[in-house]
Amino acid sequence: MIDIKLLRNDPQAVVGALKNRGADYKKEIDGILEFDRLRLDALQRAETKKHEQNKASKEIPKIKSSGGDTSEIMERMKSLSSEIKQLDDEIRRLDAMQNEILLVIPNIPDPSVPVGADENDNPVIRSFMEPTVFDFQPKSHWELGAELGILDPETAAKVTGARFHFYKGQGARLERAVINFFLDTHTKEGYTEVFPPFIVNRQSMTGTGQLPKFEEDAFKLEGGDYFLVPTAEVPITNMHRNEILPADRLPLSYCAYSACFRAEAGSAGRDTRGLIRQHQFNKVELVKFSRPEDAADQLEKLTADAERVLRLLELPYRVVTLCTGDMGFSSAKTYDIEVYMPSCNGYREISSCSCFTDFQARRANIRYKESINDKAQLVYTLNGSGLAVGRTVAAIIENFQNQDGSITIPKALAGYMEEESIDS
RNA sequence: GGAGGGGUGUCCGAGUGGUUUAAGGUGAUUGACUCGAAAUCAAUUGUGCAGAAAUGCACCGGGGGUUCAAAUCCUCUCCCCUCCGCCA
Repeated sequence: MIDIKLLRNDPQAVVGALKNRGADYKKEIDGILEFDRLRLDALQRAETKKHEQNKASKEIPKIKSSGGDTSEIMERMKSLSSEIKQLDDEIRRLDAMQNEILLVIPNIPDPSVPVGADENDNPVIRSFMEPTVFDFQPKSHWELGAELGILDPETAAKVTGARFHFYKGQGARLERAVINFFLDTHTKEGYTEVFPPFIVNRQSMTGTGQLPKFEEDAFKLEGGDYFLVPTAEVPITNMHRNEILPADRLPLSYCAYSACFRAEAGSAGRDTRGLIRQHQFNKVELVKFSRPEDAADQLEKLTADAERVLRLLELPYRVVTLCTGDMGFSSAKTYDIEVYMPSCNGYREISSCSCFTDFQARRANIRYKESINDKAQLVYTLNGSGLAVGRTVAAIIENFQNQDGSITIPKALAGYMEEESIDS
């Protein structure tokens, strides 16, 4: 959520900054400010009347105890009370209308973010290793997975539906090995491991920005206001909802494994084969709570921590800065890490590392206090995948494949897999 | 799922309709005393909104209601605890 004070002070600047995302929010922002004016006006009038009511309420028992007559003052209080009720209703209504719009306005891009329309305008800022070169015709991970009997989307289609997978045998083992390798590596870097609930309530989904705008992307459970988590970002960030964090604990760094559930509405026909786009996938997520002034450094560190596991796995990747038109709703700045995938002869997103400034913290009311006498202020939240597990497994299968159709297990996973390769 | 008991500030805890400015304690900060500390004494000590400020308003798990007036009464809801049932 954008700071209403910023909108009051300089709405033009906000409209201008959001235009770089490729959408014009002038009408919405004008609406917010109009509701804001009406609300503040009603608030002033209500508070004046409440003050009068409070004063009289203190007099009434005094008059009563000294045996005086209160019928006249009661009469006056009665009409005052109904006026206050009306104003309060008005304020509530305006507040709701203002909030409704405020919640669907995206975050303001950081000034350092390159202006652009879509993914074609994302500059590559660094890369690691060259794309894998084969002296034979490499296969896709879904071909290899089927041949080796480790990936089985057909059975998953029978049991559940499209965009689900069974991993079997060494495939299941590899998925689990990668999860453990990620968590172990991140906890060594100082992240606190958390195992979150995979179901969250509406407030949590609103706190991180998935709701109200993107409800169709989520799986909603029947018989309650519950949602399957689209990412561990949601439960982890909301751990501290409505809390004031002690400054000496900042920055807080968490890592968490979760299954992630996405409806993938609107992506019919895209990435229909393999592990790239599933309704359910595994991910290890990194989440940080930081002081505003440390957030830029923390984003670099978080991105480097996500890159570390790819380096250890010796998978070729590159890092791009998302341009204004390609950034997610809540983010102010995002680095995408893209792993090299032989099957598409190019790079695919495997991690998205973002700084959300105070956008999520304002929605979720997450603050910190520098010292006991200071005012509580909003923290900055950051998160990034560290990494998407299914895509990592796909990248390992494709990049480490051998001519005979076997897959060499990366050395970094030696402690997690007994075999050095997966053969048919 | 059934029965009962709870939710008040950092924490403990009082408060069943008005003179409550949420008592009292505890913790914290500052000052006095002290060579220093402890003890003692004193002051300060929640959050948000509006306002240039003075100040005002709101908040006792959350929503709604009754009333001139609600921490207190009604109602819905969330959470916690105890017992029973079921259960990986």
